[in-house]
Amino acid sequence: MDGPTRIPTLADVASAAGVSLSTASLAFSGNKPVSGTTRQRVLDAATALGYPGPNPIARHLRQGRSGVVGIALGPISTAFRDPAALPMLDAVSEVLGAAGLGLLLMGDSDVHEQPLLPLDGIVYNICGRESWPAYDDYAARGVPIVVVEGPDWPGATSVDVESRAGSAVLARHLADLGHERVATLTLEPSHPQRERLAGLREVFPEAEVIGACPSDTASAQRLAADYLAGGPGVTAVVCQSDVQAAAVVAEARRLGLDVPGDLSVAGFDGVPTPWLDLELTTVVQPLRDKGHATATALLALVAGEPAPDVVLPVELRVGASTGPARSA
Amino acid sequence: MDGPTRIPTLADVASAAGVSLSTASLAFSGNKPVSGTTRQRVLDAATALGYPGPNPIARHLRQGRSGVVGIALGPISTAFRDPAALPMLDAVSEVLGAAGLGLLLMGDSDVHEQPLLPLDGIVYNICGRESWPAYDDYAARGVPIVVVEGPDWPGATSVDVESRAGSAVLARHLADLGHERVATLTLEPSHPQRERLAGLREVFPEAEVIGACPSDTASAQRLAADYLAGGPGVTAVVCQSDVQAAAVVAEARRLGLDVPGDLSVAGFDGVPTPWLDLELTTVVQPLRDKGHATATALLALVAGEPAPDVVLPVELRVGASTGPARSA
DNA sequence: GGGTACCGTCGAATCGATTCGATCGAAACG
DNA sequence: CGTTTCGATCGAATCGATTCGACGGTACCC
Repeated sequence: MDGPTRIPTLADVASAAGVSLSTASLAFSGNKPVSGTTRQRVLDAATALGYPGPNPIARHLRQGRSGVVGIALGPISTAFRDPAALPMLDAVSEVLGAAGLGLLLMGDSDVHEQPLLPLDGIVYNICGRESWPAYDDYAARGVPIVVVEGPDWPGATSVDVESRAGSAVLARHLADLGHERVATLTLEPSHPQRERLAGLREVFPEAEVIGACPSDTASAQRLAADYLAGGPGVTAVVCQSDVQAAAVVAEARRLGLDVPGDLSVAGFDGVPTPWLDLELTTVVQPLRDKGHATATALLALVAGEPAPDVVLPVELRVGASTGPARSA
Repeated sequence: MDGPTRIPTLADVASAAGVSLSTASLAFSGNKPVSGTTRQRVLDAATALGYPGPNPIARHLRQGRSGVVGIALGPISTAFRDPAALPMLDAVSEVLGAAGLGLLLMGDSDVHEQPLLPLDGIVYNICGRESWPAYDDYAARGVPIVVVEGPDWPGATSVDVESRAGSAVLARHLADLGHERVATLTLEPSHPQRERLAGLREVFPEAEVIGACPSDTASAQRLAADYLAGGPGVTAVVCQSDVQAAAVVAEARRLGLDVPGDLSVAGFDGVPTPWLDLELTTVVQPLRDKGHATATALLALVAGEPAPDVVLPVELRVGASTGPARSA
């Protein structure tokens, strides 16, 4: 009878309750005192009409805030394969949630253009400005930005881990074990990736790059198979994620190599690899701290306060996957 | 000098360009013809002022559409550990992207209340209405909803796979191999979970439930270790994801059991498990088709057209992880 | 009893765009 | 030359709320 059942607005509720629009608004927001009986009349009218609550879009237009922050994670298909992403996301979500802010995961739409979202702030994780076109749009609109392990960007707060230093410490560990020829399996090009490679090259300037692939078992295993099949010309392989390292260990064993007897393998991140019966030597980064620092910085920015850059320490964890270099 | 540098609005651009507000709007949207010289004057003025383009919030308020659809995935910390989620997400993102719609991943905030987002449509994946409070809010606001493998819900289009039938086919395969006592490792309670369990019980009414855990290696391995350590009272373990199945295989071997000689293990999903040197017997579900059907249904609903429910077939893939029951 | 606070309510302005309908001028037509 | 038509432009209404300032009434204090 009444067409496509228009959704009632606050104005409908107000007139049904016999109060003014402003009073009805106050009854919902509680921003100014409203008498108990009036509030009840408004709420009853709302229920009777099936009013779904204040329209968020309208509220945001007026208030200029949406209560939602986004986190850009790069391409959906790879962003979540890496177990290192999860503890950080958890921590971010915890801190923001406690502050009453919603968290939105933004997969990189890559090909298609994402419409601009009403966000109070954005975290760019790993994926830097170059791989995220909307960056400029949000920046121009004055949306506070935190860049995690990305290139410096004026106006944005950065959260970093000591990728380069950590990588160098790991390299030195290998050098101490007598390794001279090492190769590395890298992730796809990114800022922390370049830093880590630089750290490795501080100690092994000639380190060979086997190839780059996402942090998932299948890709790493394929690359490792090709490389190791010819008989490794190296005594150690440094990987840029633990998932890759685990894959390399598995592949080396399949080819009859003993780890670490014939080949030392190291990872990065410090995430559990329960399917491996060997503790990896790796560089442990404080994933939850990273998320915590990120969210805290963003909260400060959203509140209009300055947020200093953060650099988090990493720690070498020596496991059972690295050992003395096989003598020539 | 000019305070906190207010972001210019379309009105600023219009007056700078010497045209009316409406003309400036037309120059950006192209919804009605504007002379070339006028358009250029507007665009130049916009550039000069640093105008970041039409404010999306204001546009959405007027148009009633946001160009963004959300997909609810359940708790962040578990939703992405399952490799089965990714191909589906990919497919959804592809179809929606091609239609010019943005995709938003909504991690379940669980504890904290997520502010309502301006969405044109929502996909509830696995997580049903019960685990997603905002469901009712969006439904009340008339947002089109597609429920993937969730309980039926009036007004929402559902996309399902034949979980129950597939599970039953797998069970029959085991029965044919002579298995009589089987146990199952389930995922956390959910709609498809119950269906699959029902399918299994069609054939093995007494099947024992070892326990429920997320689809990640660590959790499954822990459960399997406890169960198998006492000497398995069963000849086959049916898992509800391939990741779990792979973990059970690994754990069984660690305990000296041969798979499938001593124990048959089956999975569900049909995703690659490259770190396992054994092809799993599993129920393959068409993950990409599922995503495709989901996105297509949502597009129809957003366009105001009806979208019929969809049920997708599954297929038993017999691998090398199941074999004849060890005779008593 | 008169003056001051304060509480509850209301009207109107506002956020930043889109869009309907009207207007104006120039081109096309009979 | 008068009329119609069409395209470009503009003014004003609109989307659905929040919020500022004003107003009237009651309670309280001296």
